[in-house]
Amino acid sequence: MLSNTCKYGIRAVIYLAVNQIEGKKIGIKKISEELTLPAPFLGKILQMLAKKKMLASTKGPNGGFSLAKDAEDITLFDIVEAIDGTDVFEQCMIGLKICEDDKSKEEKCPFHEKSSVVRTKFYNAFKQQTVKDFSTGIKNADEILTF
Amino acid sequence: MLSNTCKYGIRAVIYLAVNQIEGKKIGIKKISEELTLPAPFLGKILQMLAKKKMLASTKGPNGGFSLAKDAEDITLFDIVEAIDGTDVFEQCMIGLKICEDDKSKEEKCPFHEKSSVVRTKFYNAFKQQTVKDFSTGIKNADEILTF
DNA sequence: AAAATTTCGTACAATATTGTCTTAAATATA
DNA sequence: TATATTTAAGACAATATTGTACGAAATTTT
Ligand code: FES
Ligand code: FES
Repeated sequence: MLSNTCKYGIRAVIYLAVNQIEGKKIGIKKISEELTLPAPFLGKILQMLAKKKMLASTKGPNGGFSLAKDAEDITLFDIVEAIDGTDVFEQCMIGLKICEDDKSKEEKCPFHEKSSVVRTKFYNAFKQQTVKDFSTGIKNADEILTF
Repeated sequence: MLSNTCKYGIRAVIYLAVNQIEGKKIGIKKISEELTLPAPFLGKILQMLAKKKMLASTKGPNGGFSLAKDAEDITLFDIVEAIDGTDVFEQCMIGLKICEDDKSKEEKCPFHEKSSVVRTKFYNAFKQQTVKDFSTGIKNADEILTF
């Protein structure tokens, strides 16, 4: 479904939203320990997101990462788009030829209608769910975010 | 979403259903040429499906593969299960900790309800769609199955 | 029975994904 | 200014996925 890289990114961004303190940054080491995932790899992922202006980073002591915008303005879709791209929302789920909704019905496969309904719901779920939904909804973040 | 291996498998099984002739087999070479995918790799995939009794195979001249049961008794789910396994239908879409529906609501994440609705629809779509639906619904199989 | 065809099974190879390491750059503190 | 800390960047390494090659086994045709 989503790559591990992307899942790590999602967990990290949620972690930042849940634990953010106005004006402070959180370091890679801290995040990677809490989420029990490899620090250097996490670094790369967060760098990606920083480049896309979803996160802000500062170097040096007390440096680290923080959300670059309001948690309510970051959706799951945004994170997936930044890391895995949008293929998962667009491509044919079963790998058949062109799977586009704007084709005449004759050209579509028998699975097409059901398939596109599911894919739309999938897309909407990711587009609607903001990071803020997690930070307000999660009490025991550790239980949910860690492994 | 699904592995390439699995998508190849789905296309091949649909191809077999569309082109099957009572009592005849279709060879790997023929299938791989029509679907423009690597013959040796396709062989492996079809062997997997043969082992799971979804396909029947015979060696020698005029040998090849055929469906081992009625097309209406093979669902997309069955093919995915045989090749990729059922993780895609069961695991948390965003990689959070245990994502099981039978937990008390307090333990679930804020995305859980939406997520499991989508996943159920995804599951149902694959579980309901049979290979026969494709063989009856596809007129121009080449256009849809090939690249 | 011999030869030809085609799957089966395993081992091998290429590529993509995932993960690690090292050095440089930036920032804070002493 | 010097030192410690921490991200940035890119090279490197391990693993998983995808793809190939080849000999063996089975079946048909000659
Ligand atoms: S071509 Fe993708 S579902 Fe029809
Ligand atoms: S834990 Fe998977 S959606 Fe809630």
